[in-house]
Amino acid sequence: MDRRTTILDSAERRARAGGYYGFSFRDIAEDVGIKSASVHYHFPTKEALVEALGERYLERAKEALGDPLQYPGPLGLQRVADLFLAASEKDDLMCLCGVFGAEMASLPATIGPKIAEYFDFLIGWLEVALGDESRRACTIVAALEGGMILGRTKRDPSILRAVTEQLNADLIAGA
Amino acid sequence: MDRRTTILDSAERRARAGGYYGFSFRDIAEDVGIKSASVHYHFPTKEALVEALGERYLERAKEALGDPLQYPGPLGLQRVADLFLAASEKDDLMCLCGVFGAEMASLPATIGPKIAEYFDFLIGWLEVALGDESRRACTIVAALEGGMILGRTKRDPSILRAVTEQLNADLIAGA
DNA sequence: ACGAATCTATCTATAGATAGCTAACCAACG
DNA sequence: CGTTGGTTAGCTATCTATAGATAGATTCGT
Repeated sequence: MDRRTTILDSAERRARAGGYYGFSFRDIAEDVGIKSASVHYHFPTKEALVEALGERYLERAKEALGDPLQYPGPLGLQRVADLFLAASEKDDLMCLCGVFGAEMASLPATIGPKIAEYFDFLIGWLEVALGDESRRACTIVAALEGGMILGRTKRDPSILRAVTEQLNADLIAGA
Repeated sequence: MDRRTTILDSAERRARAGGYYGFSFRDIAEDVGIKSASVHYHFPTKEALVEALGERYLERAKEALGDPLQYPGPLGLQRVADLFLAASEKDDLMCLCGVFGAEMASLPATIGPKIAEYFDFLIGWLEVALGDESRRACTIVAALEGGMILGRTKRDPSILRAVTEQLNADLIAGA
């Protein structure tokens, strides 16, 4: 695996665990096994690094989700939820954009739009999968983001799954 | 108003806007009109300051919400939602515990339990108000936390209100 | 005079960032 | 073939800014 990717992997893991200030170039350098100056070679600034992080994050979500029309109704919800469940249950990681969204006021200004883009995509995807007739998509994404926060705070990874089931029962099946 | 309170006010505002690393002792000192060393006089460490922040935050929530038995069903939801709506719509602030929950891995270890305590209270309160029969309380709190993130990210304060209405329609009325 | 609150001045640690050198590789050229 | 030169990737060393924190002097109300 090439360096750039390894660096992004380390940064993503640390950012999703502890936020923008939860990692430093030196942390990443240590993870990767190089010096912090070499991280700057690949990403001149932290802002640039985090932008790349956001872009890759969105790209991967697009690839993972595929065509929303192929996953109507509950299948669509499950597919989005799975995106969150794996990271949350396995490594207790937040959604990258969830963390950054929470910290937004202290982040470089260029990050905000990248996060918004991610949420726009996610909500848009869900709206198509659910048939587009209401604001349910927004509520679902919100509940999943919040569910991750609750899960890690209460140290109970099952919360996110319970929330997903609740959404499925009352927002999808019940409507 | 006494200094201690003024300091906590400044810290709370900044923390809810930008997270734990989104403010410094010097920032607070500037807000309050004293020197950073004087902030240390009132709160020896940042950890102590943030702990006090969390305790006050929980205390205020308890006072604001009152007795859950007096606000059954939709009234209970509305009451909790109002707790979030004001700050979100007026100043684009996150829930204190939401931000800290997202950043948890990079925070002093003593903060985690304080946040958990807040969520436990909030969810417990809602369970009583809603009649306790299901996991809806957890989903509601999650959706509200996530709704705040979405609102600030997409720069649309109306999102949180829309999410609340959705919850009311599909989780309270529809059940 | 005493203590609470604030100050000045400063410390140490760490952050992000930069300059400039080096080693490895590969292609082109004489 | 061997040399030259560009590119890539990393290094050492260091800078500047800022963080949290502390010591000790000062101010001021009672």
